[in-house]
Amino acid sequence: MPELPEVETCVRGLRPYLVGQQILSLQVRERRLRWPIALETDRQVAGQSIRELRRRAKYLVLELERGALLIHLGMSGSLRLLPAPTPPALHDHVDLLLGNGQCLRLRDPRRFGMLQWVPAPAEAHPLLSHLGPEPLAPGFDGAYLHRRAAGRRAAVKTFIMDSEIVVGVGNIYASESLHLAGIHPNRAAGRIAAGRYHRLATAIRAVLEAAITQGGTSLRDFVQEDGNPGYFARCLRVYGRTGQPCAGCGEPIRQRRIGQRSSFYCARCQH
DNA sequence: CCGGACGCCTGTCGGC
DNA sequence: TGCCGACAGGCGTCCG
Repeated sequence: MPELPEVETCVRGLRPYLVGQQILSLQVRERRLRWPIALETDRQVAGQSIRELRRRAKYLVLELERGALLIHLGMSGSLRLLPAPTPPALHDHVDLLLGNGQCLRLRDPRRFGMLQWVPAPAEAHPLLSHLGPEPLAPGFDGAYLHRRAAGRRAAVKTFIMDSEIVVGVGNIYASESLHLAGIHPNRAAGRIAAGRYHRLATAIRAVLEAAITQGGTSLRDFVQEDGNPGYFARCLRVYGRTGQPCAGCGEPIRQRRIGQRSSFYCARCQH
């Protein structure tokens, strides 16, 4: 999936084209996503205008006149804006037909994504109500992480990927942030000093902001809404670079599984 | 409460 | 060339 920078890139790119548009109808070709798209969704959103498009964690939130349409891209989802008559390809599951003749198309080969209408406000939805802070918003800092980590024995990488702790830090950016902060991904979260959490919070923000600036990491299934890949992939320092020299010290990058996810790190730079 | 494992899907890649 | 297992950006749920 798209991680936070990819979703943010998507939101920023789509916003000028979506805000103010009326939704004429929803065409669902495959409703079996992470959760089935409810049969009444078309009836609920048809005729409503899009008031605003924003991001919360990795959810896209289309604020409508009544309620909101939540979209999550899962591991392999993408959104594109196309002329309405464009014939759908394999895995193009949902079309949102707009008043200006455009079509917002959701493609998701693995079907881990979701699309759901909720009565306002979106934050009341059970999937959003327990989410932790946004990493790029005020209030997310080293003191917060240090406090939440107290007594935790889980690996710090697993800890920062927990969306109740902080949202939007996926598998790529968790490895990247820990490398930048000089922290070993397998270190117990509760055994890291406050000063090092300050470095980690700063690193998380820096990595995410850099990725957003670059338009999101280019990976197999991600394209921006205009179809162009992002350019952050070339900036990755450890993710997917097993055996290649660490940019800081030259030591080969190591790979191991932490919490059932591949993790990349430098054993010399990260402790 | 916490942490670890599992499952949901399809596509791709490397090894034999 | 073909087959088969491992693995891929997420995350809710279950179990101990």
